[in-house]
Amino acid sequence: MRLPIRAVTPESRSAEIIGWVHEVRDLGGLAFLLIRDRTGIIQVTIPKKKVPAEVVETVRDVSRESVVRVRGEVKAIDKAPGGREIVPEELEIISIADSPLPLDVAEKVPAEMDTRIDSRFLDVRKPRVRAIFCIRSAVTCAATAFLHSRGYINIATPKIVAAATEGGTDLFPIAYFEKEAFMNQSPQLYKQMMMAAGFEKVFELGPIFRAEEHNTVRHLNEATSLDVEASFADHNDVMDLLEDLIIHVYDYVAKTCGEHLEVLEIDLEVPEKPFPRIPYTEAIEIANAILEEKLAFGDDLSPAAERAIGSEIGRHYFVVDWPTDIRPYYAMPYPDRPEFCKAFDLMHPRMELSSGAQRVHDHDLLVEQIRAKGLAPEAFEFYLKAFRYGMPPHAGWGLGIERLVMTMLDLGNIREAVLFPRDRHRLTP
RNA sequence: GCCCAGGUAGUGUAGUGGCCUAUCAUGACGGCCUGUCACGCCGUCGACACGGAUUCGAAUUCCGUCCUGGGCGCCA
Repeated sequence: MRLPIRAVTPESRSAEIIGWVHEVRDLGGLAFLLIRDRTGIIQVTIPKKKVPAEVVETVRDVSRESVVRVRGEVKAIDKAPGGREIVPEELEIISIADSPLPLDVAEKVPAEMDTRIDSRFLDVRKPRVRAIFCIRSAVTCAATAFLHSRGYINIATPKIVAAATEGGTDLFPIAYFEKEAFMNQSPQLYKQMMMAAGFEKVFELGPIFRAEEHNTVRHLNEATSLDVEASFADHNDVMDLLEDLIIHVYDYVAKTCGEHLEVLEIDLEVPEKPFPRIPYTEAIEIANAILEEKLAFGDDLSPAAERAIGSEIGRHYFVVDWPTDIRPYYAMPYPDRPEFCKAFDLMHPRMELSSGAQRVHDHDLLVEQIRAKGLAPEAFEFYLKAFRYGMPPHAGWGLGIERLVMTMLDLGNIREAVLFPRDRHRLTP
């Protein structure tokens, strides 16, 4: 019976384990193998005169990162890592690894991001890298459980869509039989239509595709978005929800991912409520007080401005009350001052994490705003139709999962937070 | 799309016209080694992205191509 390596303790008498050969140290009459599985690393000690001859033969043949099965006696030894080691009676190579390896899993020599992604399956064998993805799993798990607990239902919307009708970002065109189609940039229109369906509270965790030719450590062409939409809610309600969700996720990771955080040497601080809500006009002033290059009203926050404000605030915060002109047509203008709208961005001091708004639920106003953006309402008919038969007021947001993980774990590159990143140049693996 | 930087053994690097049949580390292979834990020691192997130009001489300068990293723009 195979035991997880962690389950082998100094009290164990014997054990059988299967794992990867992390390192081989052959001292002559004595050899050490470090065997790794996803639960940890154990030392296998081979006194060559005391173990079967076949075992000694196999130690000669085995290469680093091969998969091996070891069965033997467990000895409690203080000088062994974890206070125990296995002296093998059987050693079997289950799958030999070619040599040399494309990168060093034992991390004696670093590898560049590009080299790592080329051999991502090997890269992920590093405990540090695995820890990131275990935490990412905890993040999405905690976020969806949280939304379920608040009465949200999980929906799935199409990733292949008919036309580039939302304007703005570039979409990836694809061939859809005899029709032109695109990869969806966001579930925005569909989750709003589900408000007309009467679901009231929905969320979706799924991929979004953006054909922007940027080349930065914080952009991906395929990303994962957590999207939420709620009826009978305004922008403040969904900001409260987002704030609670972020705190819940941090708290869950802090409580359940201790060992992974330890591997990453991160002392995770759970953010506290409430996150400051800074009006756009104030945010501009804060940035202008610090930056050489001044921002004007109506400018989007540049990366430099985001960092400047971030260093000033020093924690998660919202930028609220944006100029209507620089937000999408579906953002609800304030009735008493329509040049501003009920839109917001959730910011981490390093970058934007989420953006959202109370939406326009009035059909005619929506048509007017679509026109004001220079777009054709006819192209939105499938969407506008949902606003003609009883559309409740609603609000929502979209949150970038990779950015959430990246900022939580202080990763230098967003590619660290995706198994197989899609960026300007990379399509494989 | 614009701008900057870069491409040297499997991996990570040194090397700014001759001292380079190219440094160091890691690795692989062979040898010695019974308590390693980045094991140690000895030996061996393995690389200048591609094409052209300048030059007596190019990893090094120039041009082009391909590829990569990053910043900005853009990111409804």
